[in-house]
Amino acid sequence: MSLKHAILVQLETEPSSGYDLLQHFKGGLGYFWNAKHQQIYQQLKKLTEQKFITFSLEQQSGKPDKKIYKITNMGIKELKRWLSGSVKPNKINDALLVKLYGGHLIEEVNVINELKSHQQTHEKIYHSLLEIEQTYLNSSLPFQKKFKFPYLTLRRGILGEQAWLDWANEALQMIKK
Amino acid sequence: MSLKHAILVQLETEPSSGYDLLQHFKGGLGYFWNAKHQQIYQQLKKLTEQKFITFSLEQQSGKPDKKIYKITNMGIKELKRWLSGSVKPNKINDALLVKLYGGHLIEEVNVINELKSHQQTHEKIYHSLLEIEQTYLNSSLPFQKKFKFPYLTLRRGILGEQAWLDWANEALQMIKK
DNA sequence: CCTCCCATGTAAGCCGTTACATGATTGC
DNA sequence: GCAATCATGTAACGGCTTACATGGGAGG
Repeated sequence: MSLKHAILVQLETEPSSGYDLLQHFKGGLGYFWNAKHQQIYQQLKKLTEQKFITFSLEQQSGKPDKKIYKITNMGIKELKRWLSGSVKPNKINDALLVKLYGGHLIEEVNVINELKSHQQTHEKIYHSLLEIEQTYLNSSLPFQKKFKFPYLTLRRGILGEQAWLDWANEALQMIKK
Repeated sequence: MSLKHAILVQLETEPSSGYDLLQHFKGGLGYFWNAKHQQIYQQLKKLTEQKFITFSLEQQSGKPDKKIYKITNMGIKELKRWLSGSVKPNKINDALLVKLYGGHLIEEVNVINELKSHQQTHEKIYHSLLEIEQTYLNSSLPFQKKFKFPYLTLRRGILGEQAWLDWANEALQMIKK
């Protein structure tokens, strides 16, 4: 599984709390890995037990304490080991397409509305990714070089969302006529 | 979850054995839902307990007996109920992108090879989807009308794979320079 | 007052993967 | 002989979701 390694990759970039990680998963990391807070905290616990990460407590005024996790040497070793292996191509399990596949069984309006609703979500994601890209493209060359690989994953997100939206338009037209 | 409903959708089209379903999941259904035989047989068991499907035994010479499952009225009712609801947008968990994100930690050749290996897989899928599309486009109009919705899911597969391949080319060029 | 944000966790249960198991036929 | 295809299943384990739980501060 890769949640472990997604966390390690992020902690290698910068030490973070569980909550910080959650924000990353909601934002930038989110277009290639998703996780809820319950799962993140559990994995942090396990990774700590395995000595791949350690944490220090940070007191805050008016807010709960934070556990700041950082990756250990063992963690970096484990991460590099995993990165050097190969992963299987992603499998797709898309409930919306299951629904579409059986679209003839329900009323067309129903299908169209569901498609449109998903379209809105994807459009929002698409635009937010484009914004992140703009920030990157306006940044200094050293910064761009440093975040070359994360940028590639951003591009994947952008091209993927673009394709989704193209498809949705095509699909809506085909259903209507 | 949707494996249940993916099975129901397929059984609504035609009665099938667990093995037949597995072939569908490896083929056409596979670009939007994946499942292994162990999971399929377990779900068939559960769906039978819930009376959404029933089966009859078919004896075969020289081969093990087949259980031919078909959907019940209750199953159709349940399927329609599910189809009429809404599903959440798909979450993406892509291990390859996690690896890319941490690409700076390992040797570039390593990353390039992994990308190229995935590229080959995606190219094969892409071409097989295009072939299926050709068969559809050469079929009779009544056939095309009947399988309008499955065709839309096929288009999703095609546009998705196209976008993946476009991205991979872009990524490989960017890494090399 | 109510909701959202910050910040962390436990527990139950389902979903999905990996491993184990059987057995005949077809093709190289 | 060996691998692949047909055909079905059980068991153990890990991943992920849903529900439950706490508690202060900020803003409308």
